[in-house]
Amino acid sequence: MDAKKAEKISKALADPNRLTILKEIKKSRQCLYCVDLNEKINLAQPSIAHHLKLLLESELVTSDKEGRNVRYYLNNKLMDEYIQFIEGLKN
Amino acid sequence: MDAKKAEKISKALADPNRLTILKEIKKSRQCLYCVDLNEKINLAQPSIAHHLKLLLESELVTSDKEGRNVRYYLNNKLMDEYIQFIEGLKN
DNA sequence: TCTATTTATCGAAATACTTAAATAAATCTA
DNA sequence: TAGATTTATTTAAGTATTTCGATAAATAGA
Repeated sequence: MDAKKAEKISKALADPNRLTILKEIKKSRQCLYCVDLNEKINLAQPSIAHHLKLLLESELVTSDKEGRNVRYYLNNKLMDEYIQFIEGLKN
Repeated sequence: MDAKKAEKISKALADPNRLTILKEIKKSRQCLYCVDLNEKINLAQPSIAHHLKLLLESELVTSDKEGRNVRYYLNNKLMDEYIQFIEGLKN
């Protein structure tokens, strides 16, 4: 992973609501509908949609559509690559 | 590590110049003087001082003073803790 | 088709971050 | 001590991010 990508991922991780969203996706066992987040997170729906968009753009999260719902998944592989990047920063 | 701390570290990592500073500290074999960064990074001195301050506040970097110079070190232990946090986000 | 539900987008306000000029503070050296 | 060097702080401008109301788009179900 190059620095530009790591920067984007770091930016995606640099917000308390997005960290909460990631935790909720994990709690939901691999997937989650967007509408469920409205109950869990104290933000208006467009704000949640915005955060999900950033997470998708960072590729930390993937999604697929099921009718009018969207399911979200964690991208474990990318997280591992990010971890390798951080490892590479260490002495 | 709690989410608040991980958020702060992510924020510190979410900037190209700060990633470059971390890489330069690593390259310098465990320490680096601030003045060396002025040659490496295309930013004014107050901007570099600002970025170093954020890195210090995140605790990703530590420092000690040697006369009028400041030496910078990577905090490998904290990076490991951050890595553990990211691991914890995965399924 | 009509209505309700779910998600996305637009626009605007508030807040936060990045940058650098000016300058201050600390300390080294002549 | 005086001047030079290194780092920190203040202030302000420019840019980016976060948030939400309004509204649009997509689709499920009656």
